[in-house]
Amino acid sequence: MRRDIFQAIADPTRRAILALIAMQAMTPNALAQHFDSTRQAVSRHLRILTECDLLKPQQQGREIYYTLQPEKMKELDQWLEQFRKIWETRFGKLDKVLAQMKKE
Amino acid sequence: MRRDIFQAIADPTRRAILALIAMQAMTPNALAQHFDSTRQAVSRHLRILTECDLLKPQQQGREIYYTLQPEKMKELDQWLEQFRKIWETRFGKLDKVLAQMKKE
DNA sequence: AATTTGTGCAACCAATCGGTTTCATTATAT
DNA sequence: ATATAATGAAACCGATTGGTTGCACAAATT
Repeated sequence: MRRDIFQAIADPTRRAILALIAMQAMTPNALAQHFDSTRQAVSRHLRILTECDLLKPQQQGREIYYTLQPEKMKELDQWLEQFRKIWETRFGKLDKVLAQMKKE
Repeated sequence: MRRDIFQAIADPTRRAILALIAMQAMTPNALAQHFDSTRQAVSRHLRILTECDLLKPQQQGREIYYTLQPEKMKELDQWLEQFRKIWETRFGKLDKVLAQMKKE
């Protein structure tokens, strides 16, 4: 199954899950309480997020704490890079862009 | 119809379209030549990207040039902000984060 | 040992997605 | 005026999505 970050964050529930876990590692049960859907549905989202390495499960007794893998988020940031120059140029921050180009 | 940037960039073809248009405004026909699928399929992607304001069509005679709306891309960058602090902290760039927090 | 709790997985289902083919419309060229 | 070119829109289709229910299993509690 092809899983990539872009597809992973396309779903609003998954983005909410990421935001919650970003603040604190959480178990599926604890997470599910924040949403209207069933625990199983949340669990499935967790599987998808884990499959593309945005989350990492950490077993602790019979509970599983899901933690964020920030490095993976960075990939999104890197993809954005190609557009960042454009919007900074158009917003008059040309100097900033030129400084960056000099560095490279 | 629920159209948001996250859903828009979930599709790899649409990301490719964005990357191409980021470099130069293009017409549907010109774009379609870069892909295997039909012009109509590309046209549909353009509609989706336009509906969520990532692109803006500019009629010019019987051709339509699609241009990037970088401000919209910025929204993605803003969403990433909540995670940026985390990954910078974990990558040992704590000083940078603290400086940012001081500014706010 | 028996029960409860936390979890994942599979089967099913309606809705959506991305593609195709066909058709309508408007602008340019002959 | 007629033909061609550039484009969008609709109808259809198979694949995928996100949700549900039901079940299985291991860890904790009684």
